[in-house]
Amino acid sequence: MSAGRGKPLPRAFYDRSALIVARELLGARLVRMAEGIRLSGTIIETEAYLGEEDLGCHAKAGRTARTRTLYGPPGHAYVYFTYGMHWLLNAVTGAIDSPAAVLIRAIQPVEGIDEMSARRAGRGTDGPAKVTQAMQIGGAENGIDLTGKDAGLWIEPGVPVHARRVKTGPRIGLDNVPEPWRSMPWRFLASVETARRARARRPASKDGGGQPRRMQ
DNA sequence: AGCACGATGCTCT
DNA sequence: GAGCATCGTGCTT
Repeated sequence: MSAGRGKPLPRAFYDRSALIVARELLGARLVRMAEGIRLSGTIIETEAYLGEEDLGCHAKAGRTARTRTLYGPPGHAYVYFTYGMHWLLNAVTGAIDSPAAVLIRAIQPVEGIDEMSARRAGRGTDGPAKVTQAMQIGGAENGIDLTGKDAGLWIEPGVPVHARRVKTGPRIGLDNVPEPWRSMPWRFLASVETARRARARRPASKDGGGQPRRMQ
């Protein structure tokens, strides 16, 4: 077991730029205790939202009832309601009064797969509202501390994702956000190593992989 | 595989 | 009143 495994990521992890945290959360383990059952998954997609200047970030509106947790200390959950039916989970980053966060967009289920699948009616966890639905995360979790286990929601260190498996691209769903914010490559994805690809790579396994690929 | 659309209610102007 | 950090369905390539 690698160092720090099983313990929540510390406050210092989140007390950095949302861009760094978004990149480093790839491969980390999102853990949720729901009705006594441990649910978890590897984070495979994130987006960074950088503060009041970032016109794609909710903080563009300044301090409001909704954005209050964004202005709070790093390492807390920012959970908000959108489209009249969906809850989205973020991790607050950076110092107090610096309203930045990282959106958790997708996980690969690891523990409690059947329970999560049941909550999702057998559909996937490849979307921010799919993650919260699978893990039973809602408005009650807004503002909770992710650096301890008391609230039943935290993030543990996982297996680091190598640079060649990280893709970046524009954030999703910002159709009415002005440039340059709309197109900033602040979305991060870890490509999943499938069994098929692992087999295909093994025989002459140099691979090398090259640079991180860019999405369109 | 991709696009169009409706659901549904909170938040900010 | 407009817009929304989305999702599932249904229909077209």
